[in-house]
Amino acid sequence: MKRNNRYKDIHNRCLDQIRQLPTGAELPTESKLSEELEASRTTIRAVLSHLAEIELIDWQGRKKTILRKPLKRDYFVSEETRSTHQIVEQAFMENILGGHFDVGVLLNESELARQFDVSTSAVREFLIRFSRFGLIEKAPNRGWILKGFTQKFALELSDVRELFEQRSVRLFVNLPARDEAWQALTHLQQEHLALQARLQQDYLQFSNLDNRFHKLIYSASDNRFINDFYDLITIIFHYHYRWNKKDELERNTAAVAQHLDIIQALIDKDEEQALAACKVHLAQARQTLLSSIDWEK
Amino acid sequence: MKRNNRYKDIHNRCLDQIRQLPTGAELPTESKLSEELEASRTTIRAVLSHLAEIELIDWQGRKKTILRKPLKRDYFVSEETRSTHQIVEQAFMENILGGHFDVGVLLNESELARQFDVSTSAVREFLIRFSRFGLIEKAPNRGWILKGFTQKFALELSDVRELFEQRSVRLFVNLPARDEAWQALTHLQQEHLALQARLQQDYLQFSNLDNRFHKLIYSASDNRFINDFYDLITIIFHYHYRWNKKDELERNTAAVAQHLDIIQALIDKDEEQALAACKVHLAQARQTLLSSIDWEK
DNA sequence: CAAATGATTTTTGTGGATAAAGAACATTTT
DNA sequence: AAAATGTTCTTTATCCACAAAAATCATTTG
Repeated sequence: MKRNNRYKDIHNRCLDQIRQLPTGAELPTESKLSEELEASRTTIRAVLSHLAEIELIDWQGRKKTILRKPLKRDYFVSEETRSTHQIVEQAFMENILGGHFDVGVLLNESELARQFDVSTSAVREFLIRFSRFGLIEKAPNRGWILKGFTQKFALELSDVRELFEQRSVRLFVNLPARDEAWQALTHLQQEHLALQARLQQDYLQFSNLDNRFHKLIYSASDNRFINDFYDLITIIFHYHYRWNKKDELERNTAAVAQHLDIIQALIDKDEEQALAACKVHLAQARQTLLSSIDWEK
Repeated sequence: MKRNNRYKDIHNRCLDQIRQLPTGAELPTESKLSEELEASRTTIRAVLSHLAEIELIDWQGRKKTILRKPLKRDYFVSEETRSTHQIVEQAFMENILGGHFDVGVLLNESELARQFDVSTSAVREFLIRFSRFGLIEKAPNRGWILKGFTQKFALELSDVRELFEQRSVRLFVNLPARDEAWQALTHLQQEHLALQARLQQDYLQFSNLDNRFHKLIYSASDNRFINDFYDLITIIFHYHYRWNKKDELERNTAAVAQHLDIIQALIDKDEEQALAACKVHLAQARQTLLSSIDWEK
């Protein structure tokens, strides 16, 4: 049956909102809450119902009065707020990128379902979704062939990435001056400079910045296929680098500098220079990815 | 429950094999049949069982003697050999590309399941698979938003196609002389010339040739993402042109000539010329796709 | 005794059931 | 009467059941 992870997630987010308000204050209308928390009124009402039950609020018709501050134990643990889909994704990615499966092996749904303790449908749907990343392939009536996170995969990924990113950079330079991307870019430049100053301590924050930077560049292409491809890169890097923390500080230091080069060239509207800087950065990224694979196997 | 479409398909294919043999001849071993027809021995045995039952063969242990020629009525109708997945795909594509849905509408699984007379799981799995084509997008807990086969979609598709195809052409020129792609290319050149001569009559055969031509070009990239993208193009064109037969002869005449230009340039190893010819061809393809959309709405 | 057949076990493809979540309709309140 | 709440109906997410198909194990045969 369906899990009530959504309810639990909204519940937690509702508690966050309540914490912002003083005791005795009133909560907005159901429709307002529904809009703010991005859930249906049905779910909101379920949450309010529960909040009244644990006597965190008093709920009489349209009067919802906060009785006390939310406590740590009023929250659901984050594990329970995730959908099965997310659970399977994480379990699978950790296995595949962690190298727990042999390349070329035939994965079967029932085995994975047992391993992850979910139904076969959940695994099946995940695998269908995941197959677009090119790491597995369906063998009808037999299962899924694991093509593996190999050197070839990394090369193919990098090739397309370079193609897309170069194109995006070229389009970015020619964006009209009033495009809001320029504002976003100067803002990112500030953030890069700020991070550069305190990189020794906060180098782990780079991955978030990195993601936003590339997403902005890609957005210049305004192309769903190109943007979707960046989602793939994001997920690969997200999970992959959980097992490859080697040289992270050095890598990030170099990357920040490279990003800044690209940003400066873009602001100068120097297409030649921007492409060159982009090339340098991507060559580095490719190298990092490749070496991390060799390091793994 | 699971349909036995596979059994029926293998059954038909088995009859095709038997037709090649004289009455009284013996069929190969189960394992041989299994290998030849690409099915498990279980399915082969089910087929043999049935063939014995309708007294088309005599089956005693490892002796399988053909008793008579297969008749038309021994075959299962092709409709029954298709999986639900294929049924849903066709039904859905005809609806979406035929413009039976409004752009921006929220598609719901249960409605589609009723409409196509299959289970919600079948629809759901299809939609997940299909979402990678960028025509629909999931709204969690709500359904699927139809982004539609719009002009923007056609432009985004064409842009990426040009990026990939240009790259493939560039790589093709530099393929080593001993690469078997060269042989395939000269063979395709012959086929193009042959078709050109009889295009007035056989212009419908072009689509198959077109597909093989581009697939060969793409193969030079040897990149799963690029090849996957061509699969998307193929499916879009396959279904889309079932509703746009306008000017097909003229279009195909032009395309054959353009293909021949590209092929010649490739054989001459003239990268410049090949890219130029490719550009012309793609510009034409883009135009055709765009005009067909305007024509539709 | 290796290869083929026979029998059994496991897995996939598909439909269906059900709680959670959303949407739509009905009623109340300001 | 517009907006909010209360109620009911529909759809989604998830699990499970079961026949078809594959995989595996056991037995026979040349």
